[in-house]
Amino acid sequence: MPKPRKIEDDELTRKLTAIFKEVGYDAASLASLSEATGLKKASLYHRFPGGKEQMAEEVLAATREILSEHLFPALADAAPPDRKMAAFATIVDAFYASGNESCLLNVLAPPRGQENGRSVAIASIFQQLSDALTQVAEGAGSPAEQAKIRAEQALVELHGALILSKGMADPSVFQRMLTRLPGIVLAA
Amino acid sequence: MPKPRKIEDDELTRKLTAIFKEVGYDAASLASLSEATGLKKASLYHRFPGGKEQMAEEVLAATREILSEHLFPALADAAPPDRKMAAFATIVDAFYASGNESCLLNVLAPPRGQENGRSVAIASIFQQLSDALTQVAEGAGSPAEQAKIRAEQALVELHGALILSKGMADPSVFQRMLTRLPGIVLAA
DNA sequence: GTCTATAATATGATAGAC
DNA sequence: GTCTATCATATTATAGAC
Repeated sequence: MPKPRKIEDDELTRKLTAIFKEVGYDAASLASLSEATGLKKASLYHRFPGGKEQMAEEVLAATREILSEHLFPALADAAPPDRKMAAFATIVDAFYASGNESCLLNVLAPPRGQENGRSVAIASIFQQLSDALTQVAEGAGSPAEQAKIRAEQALVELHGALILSKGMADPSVFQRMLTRLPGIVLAA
Repeated sequence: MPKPRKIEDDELTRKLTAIFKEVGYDAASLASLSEATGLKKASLYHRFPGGKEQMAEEVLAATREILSEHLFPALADAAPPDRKMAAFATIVDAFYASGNESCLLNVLAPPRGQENGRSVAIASIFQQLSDALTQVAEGAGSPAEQAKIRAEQALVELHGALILSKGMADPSVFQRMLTRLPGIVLAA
């Protein structure tokens, strides 16, 4: 009879995600990850033989799944484009706690010149987001090339607002960005 | 007769800045800072008794000085607003190596909830940038409130483009942002 | 599957010689 | 002002008991 898990994969990943989001990859020590999850370091290595690097990659994989379940469907359904962007803003607002949390894709990105598996996962998620928003922009009447630009601008504003909100300790920057977001993608 | 300095403050700060920009505050170990500057760890402590924290703060102070010497004058002179924004784009392009370097204000920001002297310095630089761009926007005809929004949006796009350029390993995101920048601030 | 104990190394930081 | 040597602690990671 094998010992029962103290914590299931889903919950484990959520707690790891929270720490990484809070302090970033480098500052997330195994000690802090252990404390946050309630699993001793040796147990974490049992669940993630690849250590911290693997934990980060599974966190990214889980994030992608959450997007696939909650965000991408909202952008791909049959609703009119303005409805999609309203849903997008709502989901994004919740996802980043109204500008009070950092972006995983940012804080987990390895330094330039040290690209690895994480980098690929991150670039791929950015690309998925860009593609989904591009579709919405095209649905709103933008020609293909312009739709790409609009989607890119939306992601740029989204992530820039998170940086400024944190750097200026002012989440209202994020809120104002949210009001601009739909218009950026929908403008024809 | 005191020993001569192996490296002057200016050059020392430049090398520290390069490392911090490259890997961020947490991943910048004293070992790496020592190697990059050519000064042994004990010598770094002689120049910066406050250790890594003080190095980061002096790097931020030096960055502010560079902005005060090169960027703010270009935004405050008597040139027409579109000339100012063209200069701004050129300086910013050089400052971030056309999107191939990260933003110090981002990589030196402490985690939320761990604000310190660095946080204050960072917020203050963001504010200075915002104020300067707001002046330009007002000079281009925007009423005060809208000018603030436009300046903020410009900074949001600037920093978001750096995130996406790195995350997608594609500096062209930064280039496209640069083409939008003047219009954001100048639009009436 | 989780734990205690431990290892090997890296880290930030200091003392004291030159 | 810079250096070698050293310290205490923190870090990632593993071995082996239960």
